[in-house]
Parts: sequence; structure tokens; C-alpha cells
Amino acid sequence: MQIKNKIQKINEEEVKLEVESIDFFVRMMSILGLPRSVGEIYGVLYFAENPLSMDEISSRLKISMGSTSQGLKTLRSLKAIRTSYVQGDRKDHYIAETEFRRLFSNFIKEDILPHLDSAADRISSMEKHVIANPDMNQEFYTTRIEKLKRLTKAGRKLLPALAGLLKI
Amino acid sequence: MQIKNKIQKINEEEVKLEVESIDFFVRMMSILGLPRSVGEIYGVLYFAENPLSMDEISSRLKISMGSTSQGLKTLRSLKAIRTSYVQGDRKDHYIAETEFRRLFSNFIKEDILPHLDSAADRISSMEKHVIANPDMNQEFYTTRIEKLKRLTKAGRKLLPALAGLLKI
DNA sequence: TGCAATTTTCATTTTTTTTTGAAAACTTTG
DNA sequence: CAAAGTTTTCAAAAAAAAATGAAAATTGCA
Repeated sequence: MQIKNKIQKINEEEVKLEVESIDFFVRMMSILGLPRSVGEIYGVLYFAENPLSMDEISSRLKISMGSTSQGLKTLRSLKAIRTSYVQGDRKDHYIAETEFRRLFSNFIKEDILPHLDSAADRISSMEKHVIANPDMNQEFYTTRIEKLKRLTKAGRKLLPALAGLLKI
Repeated sequence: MQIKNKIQKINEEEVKLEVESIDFFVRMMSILGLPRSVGEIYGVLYFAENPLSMDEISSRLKISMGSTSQGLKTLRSLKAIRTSYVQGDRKDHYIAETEFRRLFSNFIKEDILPHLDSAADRISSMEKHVIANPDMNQEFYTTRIEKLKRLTKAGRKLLPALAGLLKI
């Protein structure tokens, strides 16, 4: 009886902690534009002492298997989680990767840099329009285009370096 | 006739440039999680040689006055645009602020740092839950919480410094 | 290999976000 | 200070994003 109470007590605190964790990561991920479910899943895994299977995650969060599968896929592609073999269980099990430095670096590589690449294309097409017509106010337009070039160049250099600055 | 053609030609190229600009900034702003209309408005203003009024913006973009007003409000609060007096016209007129450095710094101050503040609160409440129950695996949980603290501390230092690194 | 367990996919539904448009609230000026 | 011009607000509509759930695909074990 006494032992049962103790276990009960631990679970209560663990559940409260888990709720805070979920809340925390839902907000963090939403800054990065990632959907709620992704934050929830990472939040559960971050304070899990043991690897969790997909249906453990899905039932703790009361979200569908479909969402869970999608969310795990996203987190896997960001290398924010990894799978771990659990003896005697056929299901895949997941562990949170807790090195935020690498997590950010992957996010930048995967979700930001591609945008900067397409931006570069668009800028050079802008240049063509200005050059195509010498009657346009060249000085004004080329100055503005120059600024965009510097912006994207700076982004491309700075962002990947950013993760390195994270002393985490 | 010849002059009219020339003017026509300039306008064509200017329109094409404007379209590219809008596209460019719609994407950029969407990385930052800002709505389409905000990107569109900034895109129009960025390559405008003269200050534009709200209804000029709204009619060029074919978006409602409501959206335009909202978008301008957002851009104003980020200090991404400013108003400019135009003689003999009662309407407000807007100019794009083209110093991206400052623009970013405002975005971080306004849209990111508040999240980090609320994160700090949540972390200290997590700590309470762990301390509240000595039977929990203290080592495991305090290590994880420590990581979160370092993450938010790093964010708070790094992000404001980031804009300074932008040599734009 | 075949079968049951597990995971993924994706059309549909739900939720959230953004836009619209008309009314309300300002503002300028005659 | 009134009336016309301009801007803002906000309830409702539209659009976009995310979640569901059931069918399809994959996996691993007997």
C-alpha cells in the first residue's frame, strides 16, 4: 500500500513534468514553424527515461497513429530523434536526440537554405528585367537588387555558422 | 507614339520586376511565419521609387483595404516601413525600410524573445516538479532541465547579437 | 512463405489562419 | 463643426494547414 502510493506520487510528478515539456516544445517548434504534433512528440520523448514506441507516444498524447507517424518522420528527418532497438519487442522505439546544436544545424540545412537557393534565382531574374530596359532608373534599382544579394549571401554564410555558436 | 511605346516598355519591365519582388518577399516573410499579404505589401514597396498610399498598394495587389491596413500595421510594428508626407495629398504614404539589419533585430525582439521569456518560466516550473519528488531519477531529469536552461540562455544571447553580425 | 503486427499513406474532416467587406472611428479641411 | 475622405476594426467567409482513420504497404517472425 505504501509502495503503491509512492509509485502513484512519482507518476503524478512525472505526468506534470511531461505536460510542461510538451507545452515547452510545442511552443519552441512553433517558432520554427513546425506543427503542434511534432512539438508534442518531441516533448514526450525529451523526458522519457526509456525508448517509446509509436503507439505509446500516440496513446499518451491522444493523437492518431497517422499524426504520430508523420510527426516521427519529420523529427527523424531533422535528426531530432533516433530509433533504438528494444529487446523482445517488434515495434520501433524512439529516443530524443538532445544535442540542440545539431538539431538546429539540420533545421537550417533542411528548411532554410533551400529557400535561399531559390531566392538567388529570383534575384538574377530581377537583374535581367532592369538591364533589359536602360530607360529605367538604373541606379535606384541596381542598388536595391544589390541589397538583396548581400542579404541572401549573408544568410547563407551566417545561418550555418549559427549552430556552431550555440554553446549547448 | 514612339514616346508612348517607350513608357509602355518601362512599365512592362517594372511590372515584371514588381512581380518578382512580391514573390521574393512573400517567400522570405513566410520563412518568418508572416502572412502572404505582409510579404506582398513589402514586395511592392521595396521597388517603389515613390511613396505609395494604402489604396495604391491595395489596388496594385488586388487585396482588400482591410488586409492592406493589417499588413501595414504589422510592417510598421516591425519598423519595416515608414510613413512619408506627400505634399498635397491627404492620404498616408509608405516607404520600405531597406536596412535589413534593423528589420531583423526588430523581428527578433518582437516575435522571438517573448517566447524565450515564457520558456524560462516553464523551465523553473519543471524544476519544481522534479525537486518535489526525490524518488524520481534526479540525475536524469536535472541533466535534461539543465540543457533546456542552456538552450534558452544561449538563444537569448545569440539571437539579438545575430542582427549585428549581418553585414548588410 | 504466409500471416499477423506494425507503419505509412492519403482522401476526408477538422482546426487554424488569413482575407474580406462593411460598419465604425478617425481626420482633415472648407 | 459638418461632411467627405481615409483608416481601422472585426464578424463572417475563404483558404490553408494539420489531424484523422481506414486502406495499403511493409516488416519480421513462426
